[in-house]
Amino acid sequence: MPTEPISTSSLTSKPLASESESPIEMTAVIATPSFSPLYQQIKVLLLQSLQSGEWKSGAAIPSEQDLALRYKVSQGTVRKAIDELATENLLVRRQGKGTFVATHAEHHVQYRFLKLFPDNGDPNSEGPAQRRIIDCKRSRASADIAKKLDLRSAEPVLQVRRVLSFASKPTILEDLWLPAAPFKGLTAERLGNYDGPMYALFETEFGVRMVRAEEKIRAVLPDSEQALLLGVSSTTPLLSVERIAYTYNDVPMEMRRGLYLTDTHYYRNELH
Amino acid sequence: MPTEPISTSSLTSKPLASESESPIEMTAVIATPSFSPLYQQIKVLLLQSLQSGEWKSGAAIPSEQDLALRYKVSQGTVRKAIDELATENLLVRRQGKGTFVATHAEHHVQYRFLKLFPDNGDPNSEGPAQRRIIDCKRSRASADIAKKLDLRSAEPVLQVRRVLSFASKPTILEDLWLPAAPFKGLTAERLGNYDGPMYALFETEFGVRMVRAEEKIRAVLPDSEQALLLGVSSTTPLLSVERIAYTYNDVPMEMRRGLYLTDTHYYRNELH
DNA sequence: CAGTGGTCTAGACCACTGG
DNA sequence: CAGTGGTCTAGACCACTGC
Repeated sequence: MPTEPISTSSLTSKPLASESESPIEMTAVIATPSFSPLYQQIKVLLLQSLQSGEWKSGAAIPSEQDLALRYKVSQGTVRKAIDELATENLLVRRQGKGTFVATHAEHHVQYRFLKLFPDNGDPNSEGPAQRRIIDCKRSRASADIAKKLDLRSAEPVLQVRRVLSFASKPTILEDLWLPAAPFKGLTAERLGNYDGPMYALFETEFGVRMVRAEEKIRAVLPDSEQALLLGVSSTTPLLSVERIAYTYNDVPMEMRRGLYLTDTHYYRNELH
Repeated sequence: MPTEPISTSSLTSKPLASESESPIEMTAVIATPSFSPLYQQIKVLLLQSLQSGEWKSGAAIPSEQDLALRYKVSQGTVRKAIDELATENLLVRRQGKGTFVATHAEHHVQYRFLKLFPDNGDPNSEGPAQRRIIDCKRSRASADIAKKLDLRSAEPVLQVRRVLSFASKPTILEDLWLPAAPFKGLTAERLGNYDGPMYALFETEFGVRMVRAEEKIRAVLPDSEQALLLGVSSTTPLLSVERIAYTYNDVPMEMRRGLYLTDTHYYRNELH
């Protein structure tokens, strides 16, 4: 019984024909996938349940046994699907307790996507960052922003500017662009009042889970306004960190440009 | 038969007592591991074979069946050990062919650890980098270098300076520090004559495999000598990329400081 | 104690590679 | 074709959590 279509005993999802749909691979060009292992199909189904909101951020998903019964496969197959979602940080396994939907809240190392650390090793010595919202306004997407957010030009977007300080010293100036539709109702007040990572607010208030991001990093000089906000001169080199953050299915949901002051902090990266 | 010591049927490695040795975890403080799964112990044995040179760079290691027989465990257990080494990029699986020792040579995307890409998407459009060795000399480790390379102060080190150009434009200035002992015999000539990634030369000529690295990134201004070598003014902001590269067992084997020109290139990073 | 994820096994079969 | 890694199953037992 090699890779038979799954009779999805729930919801309305069409059974994935075994020799058809894409197994999400990056081999590109010519070669047809032509074969999708069962656990990959299960992975797609789990992804759908995550995306549809069937399972909330931070909540437990059904046990491996339950899922195995639901999809009519062995526990080992469900396990392999969950394993991959766990290494992608979409799910979190906790032995003895269950498997949970990953979240940007509660994440004791808050700011999961922020790679800036103080020179004196300990990220906690400075305490939490002080956040100051400079601006939050509606505008229309420039050609550049539209392209990066998969929008049409001039579509409405929300634009946020804020400064993060560590030990009372302004260190990061961020400009954000968000598609207006999913974030309807976001204001400077709600941003200012919320105590926690911005991505956690996005999850709980707007149901948008940031799952993955890409950053392009350059060395730049600030313009006079940026220099003022960071309290540095216009000749101080800064790290420009341009991030595009994605939800499920690689849908871009945020474009963010950060200017990092790196005299007492550094951007950390690990290579394998 | 829960996690019984392995009667290592080869070499001289002592059998790892089941309730003793560290499973290489980062939980730190207080908590004793107290339990090491079989596949983790297999992983350690595989690591030893890699480190000892029993399996050469780029060569195939024994089949999963063979390893299962050698260690007297099931194929699935060997599989899980290899899986982890593969995700850490120490091994490369190739269906139908075997499992191979990862190498910096042949890696069609040469420069595995270089995250700098041209703005116009395609990394191949510029062709291979032009390399120019500026200097290669023996010296003694400063306190800073010694600390980063786990050496004693003033221990002999090799120091290399080179410039990488893309499309004939100088783009990267690198300073390297290597512990002298493992790299005895390295000269500017050998570096200049070698056609391929430097880490590939380290593998084939000195048996040193770089397995992992950490980078600290900052925005800086070049001093006059650096500016000259890159052909820019002293007010051009540059990316400072300080890398420490490690072999097996987290032994540091290289400290490298790169200055990247980021007007037509960017440093790319992926977040999960 | 029951329920969860984690480990280990044994065996069958599939997909891919190369001679 | 034989040999390799890849998938899938079924079952047993272990480690951890919380009641």
